[in-house]
Amino acid sequence: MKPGLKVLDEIPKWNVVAWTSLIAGYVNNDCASEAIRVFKDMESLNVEPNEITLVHVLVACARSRDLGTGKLVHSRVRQLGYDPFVSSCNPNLVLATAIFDMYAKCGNLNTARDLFDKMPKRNLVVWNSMIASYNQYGQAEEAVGVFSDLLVSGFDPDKATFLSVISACGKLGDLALGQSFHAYVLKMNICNDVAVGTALVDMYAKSGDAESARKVFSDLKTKDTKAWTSMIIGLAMHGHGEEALTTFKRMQEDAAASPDQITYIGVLSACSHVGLVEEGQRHFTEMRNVYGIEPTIEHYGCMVDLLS
DNA sequence: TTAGGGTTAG
Repeated sequence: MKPGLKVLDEIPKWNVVAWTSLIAGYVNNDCASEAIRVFKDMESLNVEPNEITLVHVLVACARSRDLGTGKLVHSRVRQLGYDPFVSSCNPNLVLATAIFDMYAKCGNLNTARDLFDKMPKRNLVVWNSMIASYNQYGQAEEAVGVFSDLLVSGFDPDKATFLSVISACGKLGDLALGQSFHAYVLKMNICNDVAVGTALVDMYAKSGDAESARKVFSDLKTKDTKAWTSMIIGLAMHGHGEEALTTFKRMQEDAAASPDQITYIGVLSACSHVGLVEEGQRHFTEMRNVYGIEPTIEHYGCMVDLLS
């Protein structure tokens, strides 16, 4: 359905506000690629975007990880004289953040970092976005580095900050640093939060401390899909295949969480580690027939390992 | 009419 286009046919000439509202509507309804298409239509009809239009389109590019269009929009920003990164007494911070975040979300970290350093004013969300992007795109060390800069700058990290840096510790296998973050979130009293707990389980498992991973996991009052999955994968990754499978059985008995594609990567790899061919085949079938999860290339990879 | 942050796999 393209409700906007129907309206479009009926209105001979739209102004920039109308176009912008349509684009914003698509962005706010999770139709980022549709928003980008509308923006391109608008451009081809020579309606000049304003700063607000550009913000919405940049958000759309970030959400759909469309770096190519994002760069075009960025040059359009400069062309129209709106560049918030050139010295100006009153830079548009919303636009600056939208440009930065587009590069960060699309994984162009060098440009994102350059803009981050030039940002006219930084708040905690911008810091968190920089840290999260480094972590997500495999630069865990940089994520931790920006975290220390954040402390030096006098900001107070919050839950989102810790989710990223705890995850980064797991990727680095830095147990000591992970433990210090654990102490920090205990003091902040956000340890019972299921997301924080999940990040800790993952960190401890990846750092080789299975006992602490189990402890954090069992202390969690509510366990969602991601929490169960982290525990199962953490056990499977470190040679506790049997325990991973009994944990998966408990998960299936928990009405509050149901397995997803990622859970099954853990389950199937546990079966292959332990050499349980039939159980692996049974889980593969169950994944499709009971949970309606279509296998991905990773699932097939686990099955190949299992059968070879 | 204006944005933006998070954990699980690969």
